[in-house]
Amino acid sequence: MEKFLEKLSKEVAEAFKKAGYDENLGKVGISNRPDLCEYQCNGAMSGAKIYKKAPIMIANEVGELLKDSASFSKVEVCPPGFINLNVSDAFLTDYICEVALDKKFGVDVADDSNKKRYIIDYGGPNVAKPLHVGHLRSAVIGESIKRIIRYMGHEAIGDIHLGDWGLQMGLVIAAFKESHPDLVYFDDTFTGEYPKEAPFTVSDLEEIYPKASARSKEDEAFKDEAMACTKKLQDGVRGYRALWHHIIDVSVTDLKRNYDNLNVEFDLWKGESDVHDVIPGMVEEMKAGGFAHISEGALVVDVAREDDTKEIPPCMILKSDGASLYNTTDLATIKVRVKDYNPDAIIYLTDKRQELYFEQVFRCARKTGLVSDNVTLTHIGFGTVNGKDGKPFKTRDGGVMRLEYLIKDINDKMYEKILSGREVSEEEAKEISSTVALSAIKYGDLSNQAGKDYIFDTERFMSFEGDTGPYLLYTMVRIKSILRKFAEAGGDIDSCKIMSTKENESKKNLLRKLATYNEMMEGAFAELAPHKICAYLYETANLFNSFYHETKILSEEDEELKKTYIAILKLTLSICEDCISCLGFEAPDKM
RNA sequence: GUGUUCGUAGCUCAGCUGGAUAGAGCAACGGCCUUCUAAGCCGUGGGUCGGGGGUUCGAAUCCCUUCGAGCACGCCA
Repeated sequence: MEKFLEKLSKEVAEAFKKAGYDENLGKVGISNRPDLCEYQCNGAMSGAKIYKKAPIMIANEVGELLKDSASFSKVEVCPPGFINLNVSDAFLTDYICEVALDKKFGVDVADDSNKKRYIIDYGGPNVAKPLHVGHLRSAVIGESIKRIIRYMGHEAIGDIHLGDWGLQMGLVIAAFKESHPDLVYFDDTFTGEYPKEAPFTVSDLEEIYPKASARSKEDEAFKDEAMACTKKLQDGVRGYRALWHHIIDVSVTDLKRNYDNLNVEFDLWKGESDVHDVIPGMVEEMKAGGFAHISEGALVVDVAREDDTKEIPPCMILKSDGASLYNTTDLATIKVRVKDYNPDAIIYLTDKRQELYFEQVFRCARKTGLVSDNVTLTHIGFGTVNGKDGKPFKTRDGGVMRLEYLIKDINDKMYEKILSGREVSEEEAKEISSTVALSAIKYGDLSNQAGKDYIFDTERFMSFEGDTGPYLLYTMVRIKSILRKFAEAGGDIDSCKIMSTKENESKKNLLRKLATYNEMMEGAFAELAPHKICAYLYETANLFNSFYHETKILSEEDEELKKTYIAILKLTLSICEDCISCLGFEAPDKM
């Protein structure tokens, strides 16, 4: 659907053309002086140079041609050459009606001819390690981007990309072997079936790993043992594999529970281990293709280019001891993904500190032919979650904040708040608070630009005032409440249509905002920027609340006008619902 | 050292493909509930957009320089 601003621009461009000027000067934007006008065109000023003419004269000529247009209710020329415009209510209403009838409110979605397949690599937890705040951003932003892509009609495959291989596994196994040396898993002569039940719980694992990790840094013998265990695991020794499967199972069950709580869902639960068998062949190909060579003992692929402004170190494929590393699994994963899914794009969500790393990997993948140039590789690096002191988020005693505890804490506080603020049953309060708490967490994260660090301020995020998730939900709940009452009184919401009415400033401002939904959403998709949706939602909620306070809706006596209001409410709510759905949370029916 | 990101109100942040008086929220203060959820709305105060220079009719936005902070720079992930 043609965008609202495009429609306006088209008319103004026509006028520029008629007056003998370049039509490209007719670009209309939203006014930055809302006290003067709704929209503005600055083309006359840029045109002044080209045509060596005073901008005010050009503006006047164009303005004169626009005066009779039915689209504008006001055309004003201001020195030095601004063309200030207000749209007519009829024009706006026409557009909004079209938007309201459209399934996605004017957003152009992909169809079979231009549909693309995206793989989104996010989450990235390690098994045997609890999730912490650092995992929050990858999950929340990745989930949102996946949903935005789907909303736009494309296919999106979310892959969690587990860290389930390598030394971290060896550490857990070694530690477990030491405390339980008699278990069958460590008996090389055992040939029977291993128990189905894991010999440990998640809590055990969560305790074992950090201890083992810390110990390996001081205890050489233990580290050697861990490396030996890693090797045995990778070589496929039965008992070690069986134990490893237990670790995965127990961890994945726990991870699923945690991600469920965040409303985050993965299509694929692949991990580093899944590409283990692909690595040798891939390395051979890289050697045979003449891409990989030995440098300082390690196998590397040069990825520097002549036009680089900075030095790009080569991409390492194998360490000097011949072992694979992070790069190797990521490259092999690309190879497998291309083969299995033939994606048009792969998007990675990780900490922004890995920017250079991904630049190397992407270049290497292209150079060695793992992906064709048709496949887009994107890395979205996000900033750090900081505490109120501006330093990385920690618990009070300086430890890593577990995600689970953080969420529980916010849930509990929200529960208290809901229970004390409204008359609800404990049961209801529980359900509402978890919905609202999730909006607080996700909106708090997503409303910041992904690439920037942000301060995780629980109090602020949970507040019902200001630019927060709860405020948005509250606004939506108000709308739902009115619509419910209208329906209960026998009104038919779906038959209500938006009609042109007498001037109503707050109504018009709201409609003008709704008219730009499609443009905003397409922009958020193009830039993979959920924070744009957040900003839009907040502005829309503000405009709605202003409208709400000025306008009696249910008690409106003019039936036609009332129906128009109801239709506006419905459209506002629907658009907000699509927005928060793309962000990854929902609104309750009451709160 | 090289590269990179950033520096906007007391605090948290928008704005950055150049446009008119730099915007929100929080905090502070003052109004608005016999009427659809006041968890709301309306209003007031608060700024040399880190400093300096340049390009331009016009710069928070582009360029240069300087100060300050974060991050990354081959055998971790």
